Amino acid sequence: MKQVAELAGVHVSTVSRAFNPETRSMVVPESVARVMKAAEELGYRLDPVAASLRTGRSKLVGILVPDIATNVFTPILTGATERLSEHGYSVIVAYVGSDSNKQLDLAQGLIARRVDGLILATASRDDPLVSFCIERGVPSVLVNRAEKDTRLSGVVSDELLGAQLAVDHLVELGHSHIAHLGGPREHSTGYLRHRGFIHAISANGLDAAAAPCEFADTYTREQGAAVARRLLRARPDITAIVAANDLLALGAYDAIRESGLNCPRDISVVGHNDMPLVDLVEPPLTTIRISHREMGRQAADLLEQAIEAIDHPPRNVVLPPKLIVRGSTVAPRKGAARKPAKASASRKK
Amino acid sequence: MKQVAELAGVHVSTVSRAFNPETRSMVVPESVARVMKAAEELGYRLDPVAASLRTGRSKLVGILVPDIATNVFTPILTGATERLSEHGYSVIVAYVGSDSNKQLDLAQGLIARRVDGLILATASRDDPLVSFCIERGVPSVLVNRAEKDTRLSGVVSDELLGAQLAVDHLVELGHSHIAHLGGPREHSTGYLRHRGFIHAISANGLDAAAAPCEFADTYTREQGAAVARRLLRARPDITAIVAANDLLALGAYDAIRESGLNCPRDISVVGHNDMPLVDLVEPPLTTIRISHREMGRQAADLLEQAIEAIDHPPRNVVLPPKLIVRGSTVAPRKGAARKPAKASASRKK
DNA sequence: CTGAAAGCGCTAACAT
DNA sequence: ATGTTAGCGCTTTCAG
Repeated sequence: MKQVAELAGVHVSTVSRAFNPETRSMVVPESVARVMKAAEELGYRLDPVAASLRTGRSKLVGILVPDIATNVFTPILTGATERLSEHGYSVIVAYVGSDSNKQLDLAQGLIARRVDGLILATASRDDPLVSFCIERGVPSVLVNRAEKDTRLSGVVSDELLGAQLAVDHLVELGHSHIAHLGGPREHSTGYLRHRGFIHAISANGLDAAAAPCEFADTYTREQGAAVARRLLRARPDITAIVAANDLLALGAYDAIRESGLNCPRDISVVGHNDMPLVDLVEPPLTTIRISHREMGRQAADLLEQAIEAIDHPPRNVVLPPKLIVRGSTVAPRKGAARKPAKASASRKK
Repeated sequence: MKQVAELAGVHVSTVSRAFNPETRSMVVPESVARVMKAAEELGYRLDPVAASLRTGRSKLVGILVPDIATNVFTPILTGATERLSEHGYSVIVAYVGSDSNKQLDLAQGLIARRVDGLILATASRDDPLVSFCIERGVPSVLVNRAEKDTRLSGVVSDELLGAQLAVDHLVELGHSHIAHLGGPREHSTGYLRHRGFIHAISANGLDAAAAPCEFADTYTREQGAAVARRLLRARPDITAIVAANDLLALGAYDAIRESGLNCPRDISVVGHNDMPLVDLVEPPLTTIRISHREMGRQAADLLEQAIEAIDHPPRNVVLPPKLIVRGSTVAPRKGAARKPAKASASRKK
């Protein structure tokens, strides 16, 4: 920088001002031009580390992503990175487990690196890391999962609507014995999709209390299969399953096949997320599409707002999901239930 | 740090030495303990930015990943990040397009951030970015794709072997009219899988010159379908397709279905990568499994070596792929070819 | 083994 | 509109 100043015949501070868009106006255009030319000749670039040390800012954003279930988080990451890098930010990704202490540690590490903000894709419905970020005053936003209370801005899908779309579709096809293969309820996705399911069942005049619901601890195909097995065994009357997630739905496929049944003939299945390739599985999965990439982009926008304007009230962006009908859902077979059940989710009189 | 020094009753430089594992031995253990205790009390952590400014090192690694949302880069990223973070490195991910100038820019940005090294998942067979990294002396390694010449260390799959596994499997099933649905040849993956295909065809006593090969410009399902369509139309005699990639193979599924044919009955298909869910498509895809996660891990190891020991000669780690047989490959129908062809890849006399 | 001092490259008062 | 100056928080010679 000193060299540039010399070559341009100005003082270093002028160079600094010329380089910073915010302060460039203080310098007469002609000097700016000379500085730029000198910099060009010397192949000079601003040193972000030194600048960061001085200013406390860094043009760096940290993203905390759960180290599992990559299918959903990749497009979120891509979307966020894409948008952020348009505005000169670089992204540090930290894959974290569910250990809360480790999460805090990682976050502290990022903060020590002077990140300008944090995007959390890891939030549980009441998350200590969120408390931490708020205490420390680090601009942060949530993505994909929200807390119970809106303490930070975030962008999520309308989970209630998503679940409702699924149930409505099934009811329209003629199903009345619908089960829910739920996700982990400590995350808003699992929690709300379940609530949406229950609500939609009632709204359709079915008996919500009798609608079978079982929950997986993690969004994996294996868990999906295990839970679906339980569901199928306990309730031979069901003709359709609303899964909280595509991977769970695919697990249900496994369980259905094992029991010698056929999807969709005996059991219809609806997933959630529309992750890549579920249109190619057999049968192609009917599911709820969420635009995760868009989610990432909007989270990036929200974060930039949070960085620029401290003390904006937290804002929750809710993206509308979309039902994608494919081959895994059809009308129930004549005679409706596979077998009568003692306690079936039958239509209220 | 000054505060810690004061509390511990020592000089700041002693604190610095106590905190750095490399220099800790210069300090008498008792002092170290006092420093640590003081730091603990004050909740002090080393400031990586300031340290970085001083030392030029950063415990930061940059990874350049193609911005295409292919499933192979995610596990590479996860594997690399996992290993790197075990050793105290953080990872900056940059998603880059194929524009070479933009890549250079991004790399320069990372270097300006004082990254200790770079992992490139973007390399073409003769890559200007590699030249750049070498010139600048930035420790760098390649992953997934290699250059024509080994200028940098890297880890890749044994592509020749992978292709051979695919062809051998098909030949064993009785196929003799096998086509190659190739990938972009500017990348080692596309280039070598094609070479491996040709070589394996010959090795099995078939006529390589007559084996139909068509190439996709990008690894997408759409390109796969388009190229497979050409292949099918031009060569009605083929009974099997070796695709350079799973996505291309899935595209071939589309093309086969369109032409009123059936996979595997009329045409067997082999993919490459074994990406998630290809076991669930219909028919389940026979493919070549590459452990991308392991690849990422090993690339991380290689990079750490490159960072520590300048001037180690470049080393190429080649991981063995594995054939995964599923439902997309069966013996050709009696009568072998669908139709006779003028120039078929028939068994040499 | 520890202290003193210089400075990494930049920015932001403050002064002109 | 530009120059002066004083650090940001650390590491690393150099002395002792």
